[in-house]
Amino acid sequence: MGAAEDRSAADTQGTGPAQGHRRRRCCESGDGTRRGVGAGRGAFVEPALLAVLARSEGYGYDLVRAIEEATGGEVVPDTGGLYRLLRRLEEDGFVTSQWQEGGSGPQRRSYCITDDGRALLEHWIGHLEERRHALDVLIGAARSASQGTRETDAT
Amino acid sequence: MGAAEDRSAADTQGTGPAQGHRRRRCCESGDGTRRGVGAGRGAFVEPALLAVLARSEGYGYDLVRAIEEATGGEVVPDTGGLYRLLRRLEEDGFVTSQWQEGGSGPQRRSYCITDDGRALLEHWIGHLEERRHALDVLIGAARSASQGTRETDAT
DNA sequence: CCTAGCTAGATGTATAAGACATATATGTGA
DNA sequence: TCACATATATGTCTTATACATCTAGCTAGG
Repeated sequence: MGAAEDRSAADTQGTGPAQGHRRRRCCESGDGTRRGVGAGRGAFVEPALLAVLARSEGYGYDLVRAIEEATGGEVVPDTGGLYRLLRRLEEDGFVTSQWQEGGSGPQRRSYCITDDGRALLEHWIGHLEERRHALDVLIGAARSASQGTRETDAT
Repeated sequence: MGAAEDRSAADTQGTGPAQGHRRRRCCESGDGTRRGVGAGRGAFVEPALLAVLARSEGYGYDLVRAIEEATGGEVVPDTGGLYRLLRRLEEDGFVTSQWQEGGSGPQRRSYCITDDGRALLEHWIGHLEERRHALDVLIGAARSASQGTRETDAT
């Protein structure tokens, strides 16, 4: 079968939009919520977690609040994801953990960053700065394209 | 079974790292390549594509190069992903397309942004700016945590 | 003529981060 | 007893992207 030939819609003319089911678009998903990485928050939680742990040790449930606070509400990790992340970081030697002694209520597992973890945080900072640069460039390109000329210049 | 009780490693003491297979960490995957959204490039291609199309229409294979150029090499889309994205954008009415007339070589499908597409680009710009702000806050938190105090302040 | 290689479009599959739902256990207060 | 908050944990889905591969049209070399 012809490659580039079996498209049901859009044959040789512009197609009708054929809307209907509302797919994710930019920051919103079909129902208005922001899901997964679609909102562009990819790889935010790990550095935020390391940053918080670099200041003081803590246990999972509380780290969520600490991260939210430290980032001014910009990073609000999912609890489930945070526990999985902590496990992974521990398996790889970036944090250590132990059950907290005594205290009332459910047991708490307290996490503490290692030297490797601090090194990883430094690595993350450099990476995040690169990302910000890429974002700046992209925003600049998008803004100039949006405000600027249409169709091959026309000032 | 007890929740919080069946962890094979890390029982009441800090665990041994137990390295071995090298998992993705920060910007790198096990083999050093940058895969998926792990590198933090989530939702970069769609706005870049819209920005390029806002300047002039074009066909898929060439849009890859246009995007790379417009973003100073910061966004280099995967061709497969780009074609899928173009299809989705067309289905939702943000771009239209038609086969280019004549010319030698394989047929080209030329894409053109719609008014809805331009509106979406504006939406994207606002969103990217929010993301940059979040990134700034996160970098600030990470930097101060990395350089600053360990364990509950100690100036 | 046949093959290799480039352009162009398209699909298959894997990976990774995160969102949402839910399960389990412990403690407190009505 | 029941509802509720804390605390850890797992299941499953969505999404964006990366990498591999396929088909097809054309061109240049042998």
